[in-house]
Amino acid sequence: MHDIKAILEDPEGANAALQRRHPDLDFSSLIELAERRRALTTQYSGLRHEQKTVSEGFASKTMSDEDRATLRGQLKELSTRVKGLDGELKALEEQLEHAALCLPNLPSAETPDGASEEDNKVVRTWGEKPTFDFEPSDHASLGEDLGILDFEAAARVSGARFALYRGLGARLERALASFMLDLHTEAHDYEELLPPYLVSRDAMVGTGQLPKFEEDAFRTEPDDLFLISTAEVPVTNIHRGQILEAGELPISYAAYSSCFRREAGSYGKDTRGLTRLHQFQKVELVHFAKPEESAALHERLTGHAEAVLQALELPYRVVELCAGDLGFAAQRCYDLEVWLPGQSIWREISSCSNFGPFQARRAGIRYRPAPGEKPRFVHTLNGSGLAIGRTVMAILEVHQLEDGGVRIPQALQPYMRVESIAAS
RNA sequence: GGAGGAGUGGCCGAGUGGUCGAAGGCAACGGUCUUGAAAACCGUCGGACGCGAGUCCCGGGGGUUCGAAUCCCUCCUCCUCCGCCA
Repeated sequence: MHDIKAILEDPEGANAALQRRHPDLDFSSLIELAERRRALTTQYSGLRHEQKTVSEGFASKTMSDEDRATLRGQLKELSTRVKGLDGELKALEEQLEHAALCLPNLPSAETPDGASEEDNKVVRTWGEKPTFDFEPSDHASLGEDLGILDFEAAARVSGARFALYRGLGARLERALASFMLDLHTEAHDYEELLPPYLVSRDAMVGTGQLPKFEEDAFRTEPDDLFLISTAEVPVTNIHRGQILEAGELPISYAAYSSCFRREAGSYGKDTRGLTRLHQFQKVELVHFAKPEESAALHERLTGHAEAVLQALELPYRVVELCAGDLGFAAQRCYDLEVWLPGQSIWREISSCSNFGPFQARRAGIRYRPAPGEKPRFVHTLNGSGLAIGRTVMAILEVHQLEDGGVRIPQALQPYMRVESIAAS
């Protein structure tokens, strides 16, 4: 959510920033609502004051029954007016809040201009694209041939866009989760969490999935709970409504979870293999930071995700998203794209975002800079460290062998307890 | 799911219709004293909105009333007992 006060102070600047993301958006209706609210609030507060003052007289003074009746009549009328105004004010506030919750975050000054994916900037590349003496296969064929991925069975059970892992495939997912969590908790100093996968509507609003993107989420009936699309949702909401101590920041959590996405509107897109599923597993990294440290932390966070790819010997590039391609809540974002030789494409495997105070304002997460000082909103950041299904894809495609087997990278061998997945 | 009890400021806890944003204690912060510290004493000490007078917030929402932390309804959370269950 936005700082309405700041927008009222500099509407042109705010509009310009918003339009870097999308030329059709602006704050004009928000500003109008905010100004009407200000006027109404002033009126309401004056009227309430009058009501309180007169009411005090009614309570304490001794007076004749006649005077009392008159005063009561007066108060009754005041009360009616207060209630009327209160109703108006509440309706207006609801409108204002809804409008505010539906506007995306402003891109940070560092975020490059651009309208779409085409305009993203490649920041750096790591590793060499592998070369093969044979025609490399894609992960779906490799996985099915090795008997470790079974999409047919998954479709029988759940329909399209689900995967069933078998044998060493199932172990590979588990090994990757353990490897990533160990790396982040031991080398990068994260606290490991295992969050709930079902969350309240309020939690979804807090991180920005709602109210605008309800059709993207799986929702349970009749309890109105939502299946998480990422562990970011439960983990960020851990501190909702709290005022944290400056000394405890930054707080860093690493959480493994399944992630559930309806993928509405992506019919016919990425239908093969593990690329785009209704359920996948991910290790997510989440930070709560002071505003002045968030930019540097964003770089470190990205490095933590990169460390996983490097340890797994997977070539990748870091792409900075342009303003037009940013996610709803992000002000700045690096995507990590892994090279998939079986498909000859770069594929997003991690997205590392700085949300600034956007989510914190929605979820009411603040910190006190020093004892006695006013609370300020924290900055929240998160990044995938990594998406596990897509990591499986990359391992299969990058480390495939001529005979159809797959080499397990050194760092993962203690977890897999085999050096390769052999072709049968 | 059924029956009962409870939700007040960072924490504990008073307050059961009017002057209560809320006693008291603890913690915290500033100061006096001290070589320093402790103790003692003095002061400050929730958040939001408004230029300000002032207004709003006592788990959330709604209602009764001239007036609600206090009464009613509803939802949520926690505790106890029963049921069910990994």
